[in-house]
Amino acid sequence: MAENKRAHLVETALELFNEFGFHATGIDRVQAESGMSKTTMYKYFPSKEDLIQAALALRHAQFKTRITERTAVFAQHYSGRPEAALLAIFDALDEWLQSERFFGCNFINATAEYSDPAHPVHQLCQQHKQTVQNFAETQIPPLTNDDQRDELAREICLLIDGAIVSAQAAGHKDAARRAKRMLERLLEFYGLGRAG
Amino acid sequence: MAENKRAHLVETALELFNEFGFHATGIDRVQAESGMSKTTMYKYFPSKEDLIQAALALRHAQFKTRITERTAVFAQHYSGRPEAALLAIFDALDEWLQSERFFGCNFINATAEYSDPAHPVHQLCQQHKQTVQNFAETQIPPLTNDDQRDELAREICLLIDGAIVSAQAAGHKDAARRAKRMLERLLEFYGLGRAG
DNA sequence: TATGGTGTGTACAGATCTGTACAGCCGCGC
DNA sequence: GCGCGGCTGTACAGATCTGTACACACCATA
Repeated sequence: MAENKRAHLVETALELFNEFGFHATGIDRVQAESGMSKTTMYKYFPSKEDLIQAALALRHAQFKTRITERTAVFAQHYSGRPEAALLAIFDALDEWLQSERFFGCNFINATAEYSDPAHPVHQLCQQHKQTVQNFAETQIPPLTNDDQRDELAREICLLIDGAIVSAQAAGHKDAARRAKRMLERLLEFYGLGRAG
Repeated sequence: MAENKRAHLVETALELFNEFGFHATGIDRVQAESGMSKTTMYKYFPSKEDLIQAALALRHAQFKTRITERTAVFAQHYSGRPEAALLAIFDALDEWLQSERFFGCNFINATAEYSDPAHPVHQLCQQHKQTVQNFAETQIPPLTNDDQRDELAREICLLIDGAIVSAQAAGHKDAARRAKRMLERLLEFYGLGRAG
C-alpha cells in the first residue's frame, strides 16, 4: 500500500503540473485530487520541490517505455526499410499530439518556468532531451560517418520539439505528420531515403 | 511622461515575465524593479492580467519590427538568390538564440502556463504564431502552387520553434544554424535551393 | 495663492500558499 | 484486548500575493 500511495500522489501531481504548470498548481490541490491527507503527502515528499522532481522523473520513465514500445509497433508498417524506426518515432509522436489531454512536453514547459540552467528542474529537462537524442541516435541505421549520426539525431530532436510546440502553441495538431514528411526529405540527403 | 511611465512598466514586466515566468513573478517585484509606486502601477494596469497581456503585446510588436529589419539586413548576404529572405530569417533567429539574455520565446512559455485554448493569453500566443507564419509566407519566392506556399510556411515555423526549444531546453545554442541547414535541403525539394 | 493632475509611500485587507502540529482512527500482529 | 505503524482531518503559523485606501508631495497654470 505504501508505494501505491506514493505512486498515486506522483501521478496526480504530474497531471496537474502538466495541465496548469508548476507554480500555478498548489500543494493543496494535489492533496485534494489525490484524496489523501496532507500529513501522508508530506511524509512522502517533504517539499513541493521534491514532488516536482518526482513527477518529472515519472514522466521521464513513462516516456522511455512508451517511445520504445510504440516505435517498435509502428516500425512494422515500414517493413524492411532501414529508416523504419526513424519514421515510426514520428508516428508515435503523432499519436501523442492527437491525444485527448495533450498539454505539451512537461520538460519544455518546465524550462519555461525554471530558466536558470543551474536549477535542478532545468537540469532534469536537459537530461531528458539528451535521452531523446540518444534514443534517436540508436534508431539511425548505419552511416559511414559518426559525426553525421550525431548531427542527424540533433536534427530529429529539433523536428520533434518543433512539432510539439506547433501543436501546443499554434494548435497545429497535424504537426507530427508534417515533421515526418520533413524528415523523409532530410533522409534522402543522408542517403537513407526511399531514393537512397 | 505619462506614456513614458506606462511603457517603462510594461518593459520591466516583460523582462521579469520572460526570465521567471508569469505566475512566479509577483506584482510587487515588477513594482520594485520599475521604481515607481504601486498606486501608479495600478492606475495603468488595473490587474496583473492586464499587465501580462500588455507585456505580450509589446513583445509581439518588438518581434515584428526586429524580424523585419534583421531579415532585410541578413538577406543582403545572399545577393540575388530567390530564397535569400528565408535563409535570413534563420540568421536573425541565430542572433537571438545566441544573445545574452535569451530565455526562450515568451509565447511558447506562456502557453506552458496557460494551457486552456480559451484563455486570452493562450489566444495571444496563437495569434503571434500565426503572424510568424504569415511573415514567413511573404518571404517565400513565387511558387506554382499556393498550397505549397502554405505548407512551406508551416514547415519554416516548425523549424523556428524547434530551434528555439533546442536552444532553451537542450542548451543547443547552435540550433538556428542547424535549422537553417535543414531548410536549405528542404528548399531543394521545393525547387528553390541552390540546385533548383 | 489656489487648484487639479500626477505621482509617492506605505499600511493593510483578504486570499492563498507552503509547511507543521496534533489529536484521533483503523487494521494487524502479539 | 493492546500496542503500534500508517493514515486521516483539521487547525494554524508564517510567508507571500493581489489589490485598495489614504495621506501627502510636486508642479504647471490660472
